[in-house]
Amino acid sequence: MRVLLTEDNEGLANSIVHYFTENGHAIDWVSSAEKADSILAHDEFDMLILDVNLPGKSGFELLSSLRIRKNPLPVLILTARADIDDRVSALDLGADDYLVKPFDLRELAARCRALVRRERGKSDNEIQCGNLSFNSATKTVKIGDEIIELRPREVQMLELFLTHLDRMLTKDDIANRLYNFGEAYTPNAVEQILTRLRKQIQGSTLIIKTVRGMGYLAHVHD
Amino acid sequence: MRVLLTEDNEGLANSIVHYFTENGHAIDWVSSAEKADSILAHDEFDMLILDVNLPGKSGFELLSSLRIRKNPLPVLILTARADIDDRVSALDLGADDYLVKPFDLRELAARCRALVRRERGKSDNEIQCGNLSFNSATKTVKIGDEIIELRPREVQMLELFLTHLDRMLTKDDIANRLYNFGEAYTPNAVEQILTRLRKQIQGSTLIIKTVRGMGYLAHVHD
DNA sequence: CCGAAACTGACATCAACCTGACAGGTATAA
DNA sequence: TTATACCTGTCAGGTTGATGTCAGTTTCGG
Repeated sequence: MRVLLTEDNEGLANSIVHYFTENGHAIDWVSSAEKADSILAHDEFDMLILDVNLPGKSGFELLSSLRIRKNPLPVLILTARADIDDRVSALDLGADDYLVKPFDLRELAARCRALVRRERGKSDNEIQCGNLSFNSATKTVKIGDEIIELRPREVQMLELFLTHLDRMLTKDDIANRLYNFGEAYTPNAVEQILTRLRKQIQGSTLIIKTVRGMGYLAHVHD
Repeated sequence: MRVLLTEDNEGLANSIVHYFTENGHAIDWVSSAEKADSILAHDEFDMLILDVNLPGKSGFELLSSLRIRKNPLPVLILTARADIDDRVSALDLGADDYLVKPFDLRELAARCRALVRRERGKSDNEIQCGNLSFNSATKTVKIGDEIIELRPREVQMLELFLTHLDRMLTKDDIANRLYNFGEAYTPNAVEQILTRLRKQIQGSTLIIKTVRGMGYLAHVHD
């Protein structure tokens, strides 16, 4: 699960980041709506945790501009005020959940998990692509009727390619999806995972082409 | 069976939670309709026990808003007043059952079981899976004709796997079923219960496979 | 034909997982 | 109450397997 946290209180942000990292989730932190906006423009996340009170543009403004642009990203709102108006307007604006400060980190994490799970369940989580099918709920991959066993890294990479068919992805794009923010990686690690993935899915109609000097491109070969 | 209890009387709530936990069910307790609403929006339960008289939004309001949203969750209404109007309106609003206070905890539990059973579309509480059968009322497990004695934790885990065959379950998914909200757990505790469960059901055709780095997957081996 | 980029087999590392032993807690019976 | 049995989480040690690194090779563009 990859999460973007938008929160200007540094102490709170740190504990959230720490807790999520501990629990094996990738979480990036920004302190303003403007920064969140620009990161969301070119990076992909599974969900957004958004504080309402932010210096400059408020959380509500960010949320509504996302929804105007038809961005379906699951959003969980954090609000310091317990008043109902905030909640109502948050849900009206298209938030998927809200939490009133102060809250229990475990509860935050549980709600995030639920949100992401629900989002995945919504899109009937079966991706067909030629003779290859991927079920994101069960994390199983089939070529024809045969089940292929993939390792976690390979699953992540395959999922990325399947959701970005016919689009060029640089090694950095891929690494951003695979590694937590700040986690070190070498280009070679990505290549290695790719080698392994290619070996596993050979025999399928999904081809991952190398675009030398640029990146990779997945497409269906008939 | 995972239950959400909405009840503002703390003493009563405690005894219900205690009784259900004792009997191997996961039960979470909230004290208001508002809290119930937000939890239901993002977590999955098998049923809801709902007090009518609540501070703030009443049980009826919660129930009717659930049904307006086409939420089919089985609901059992608790009412302090024995008057017929309440019962009638409860059923009109889409409650599946009601109970008049004071009541016997055993009766409450029995009705809950019946409700969940009905929802699952089964006329009995017997789940068959290869040569293994599980009776959710009596909590007895048989391999072939031989009765297997399981501990409460093992029963909970087995029930979860049986109702989620061929689906990947993460350790967190499992823990959420086994432990009430806020209760601490370590991954190792889950592993330990699994080890014990596996030992008990060896000889059956039910296999619980480890998917390293991801979770577990139960399926029937022929 | 050269150099950079990509590929890939081998290996080391480390985290995930398994499991036997133990201990604290709770129910049950005397 | 005391004694007993049992349940269940924690700890520690061992095993397995996923994954990044390295190094040698291949491929490709210019």
